[in-house]
Amino acid sequence: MDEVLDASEDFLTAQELHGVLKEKGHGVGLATVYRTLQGLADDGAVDVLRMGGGEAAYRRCSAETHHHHLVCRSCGAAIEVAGPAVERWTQRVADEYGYIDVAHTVEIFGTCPRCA
Amino acid sequence: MDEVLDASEDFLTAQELHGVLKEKGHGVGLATVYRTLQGLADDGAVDVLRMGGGEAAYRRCSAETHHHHLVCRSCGAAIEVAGPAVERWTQRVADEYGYIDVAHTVEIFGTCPRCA
DNA sequence: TTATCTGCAAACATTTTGCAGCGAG
DNA sequence: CTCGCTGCAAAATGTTTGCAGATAA
Repeated sequence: MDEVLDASEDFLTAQELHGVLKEKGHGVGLATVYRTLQGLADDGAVDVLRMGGGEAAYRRCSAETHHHHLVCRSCGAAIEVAGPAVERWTQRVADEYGYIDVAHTVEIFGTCPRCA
Repeated sequence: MDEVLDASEDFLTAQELHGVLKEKGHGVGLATVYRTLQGLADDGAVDVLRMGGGEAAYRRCSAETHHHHLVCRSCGAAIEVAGPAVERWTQRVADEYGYIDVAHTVEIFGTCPRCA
């Protein structure tokens, strides 16, 4: 299953991944896809993106460091972007209000040049 | 139902809101809660926050302008924060890669002083 | 009456879990 | 044999929808 994830530049939902695998002949079960993805996500091996309908999309990321994504809302293509300024800003805001153990989610959605 | 939303400083899920209303004696149906919240969200009258499990939390926000939230992951209390720098940063990143029609999600999660 | 709103229950979609079987070590 | 991984099917979760009755104009 990993090969498909590696080969894709885009975010894939569990169900899309399952569909791709079935097309390729693999008799893979949906449960296994979910289980594997959950494991990979726990290990930080893939990035998780929660879409509107409560479904999750996964993508194997090249960068090992913390980063965010510029995602095409039409085709799902994702560019990894680093934002040091944003990291500092979130930390500063949290400090200001005494919040600790801070995490943040930052995603940028748009329409990519090819889909425009 | 609006009164409960107005009175709450925290993000509430549809189910939490439904529970509060039932406790108060209102025989409100869960479906009505969802329908009302969806309407309010469409009108931009409430801010929507998508939590981990694919569930959505809602909050009536005072600020009319675009803003983000510093949310306590323990009690749900939310502080509205403006981040002009982040807005500029997202736009700049999107421009750089030719993405158009750009939107973004920025949420900061942490543990608030009272819950720490 | 006509249109809107409500509650209930059923439908839906996504994800998780229980369980039995299979294969590697 | 034992352990872990797999698939299937059932359950759990959160949300949406169809429908009939109540309410208001």
